[in-house]
Amino acid sequence: MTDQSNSDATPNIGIGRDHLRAFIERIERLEEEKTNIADDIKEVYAEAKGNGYDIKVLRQLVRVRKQDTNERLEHEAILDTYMHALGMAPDLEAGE
Amino acid sequence: MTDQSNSDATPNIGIGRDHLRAFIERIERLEEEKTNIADDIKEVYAEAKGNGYDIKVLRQLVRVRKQDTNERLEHEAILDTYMHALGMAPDLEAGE
Amino acid sequence: MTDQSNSDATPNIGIGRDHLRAFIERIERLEEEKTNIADDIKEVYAEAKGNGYDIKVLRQLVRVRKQDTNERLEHEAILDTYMHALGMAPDLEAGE
Amino acid sequence: MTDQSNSDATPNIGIGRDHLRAFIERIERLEEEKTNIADDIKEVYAEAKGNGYDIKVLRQLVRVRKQDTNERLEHEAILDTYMHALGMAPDLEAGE
DNA sequence: TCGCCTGATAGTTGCC
DNA sequence: GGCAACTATCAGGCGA
Repeated sequence: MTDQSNSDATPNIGIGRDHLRAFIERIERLEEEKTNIADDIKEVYAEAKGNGYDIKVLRQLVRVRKQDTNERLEHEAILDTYMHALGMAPDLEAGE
Repeated sequence: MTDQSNSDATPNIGIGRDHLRAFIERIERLEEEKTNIADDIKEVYAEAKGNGYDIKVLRQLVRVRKQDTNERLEHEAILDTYMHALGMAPDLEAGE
Repeated sequence: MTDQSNSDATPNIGIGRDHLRAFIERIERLEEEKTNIADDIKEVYAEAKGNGYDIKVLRQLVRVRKQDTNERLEHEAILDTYMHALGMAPDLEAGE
Repeated sequence: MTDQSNSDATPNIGIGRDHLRAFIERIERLEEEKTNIADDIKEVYAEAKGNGYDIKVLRQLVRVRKQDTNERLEHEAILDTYMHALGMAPDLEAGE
């Protein structure tokens, strides 16, 4: 099935209709999930607001915490790099 | 310190520490989920690319399909608005 | 041609004060124009309202007309992309 | 002026087709102008970037300056209000 | 008038 | 490294 003898450039014309469709539907499915979660987040913010919290401040808190996390990871990555460069095992387990 | 006698306006100082923290963690949990799904989407695109599809084309297809949906919704909204403007019940049921 | 001899790193300190100022003032001038036009638009809506038109409907009309235009452009873009994907010259001239 | 005797609710059905069209076209014309100016602004930013300025910083400068202006106007407005409340002529003369 | 909700804008990320 | 698409944030308009 789907023996696409594409000897030349043109990729997947006609043959792969269902194939293509499958990819698109997978993507659409995932995007819908993503949208749902985004809605959930909005709901949480709304609920927090209903409890007297300032949404703008909350957003900032979340942002800052994420930033901190990223920086921490960044630092660890740098450390890893150095240790690699020095020929030491980077973390506990052997990488690569 | 931080004797939480909030008999008056200032909302949620001290008391709501854990309360606040709970909200933030719920949000962070959801955002992580969202990120994971975004990554999944990227993987699907990558897989499609590996099967010879042009990512740009794929994105456009997905975008257009979504746009069509939105347009349909928009048209329904317009109909609603017109019926409002004409003083008819818009969406409850077909009156008249 | 940036003939400012910045022998070291720090770009445009001191020298470009007026230079910078000129850019900012150009931007501010344009932004003011933009604001004025936005106000004009509001006036037109207000006038239309005074003539018995429903502002919401008007906005929707304008929005839909713009969307139609965008969609047409998008379709052209898709066509271009497909032709690219098929290895044909997309926009050099109208073939067929 | 406005000789359309709309004794009942339905506003301007049929009569005002060209009338309506005129409003819409005025709006569209203005919106196009606005878009053009927005593009001009982008160009200025691009040019500034080409001269070695950091766009993000520029934006901040513009924003802060606008903020300052707004605050100044705000303060003047407050002053006006006070003078009104005190029964003094508030804005006849520009002075300070 | 207040709160929601949509549209505009700034920032980020990914592709070329 | 520049450019374009996408996302998140913010502000103004609308309705209750």
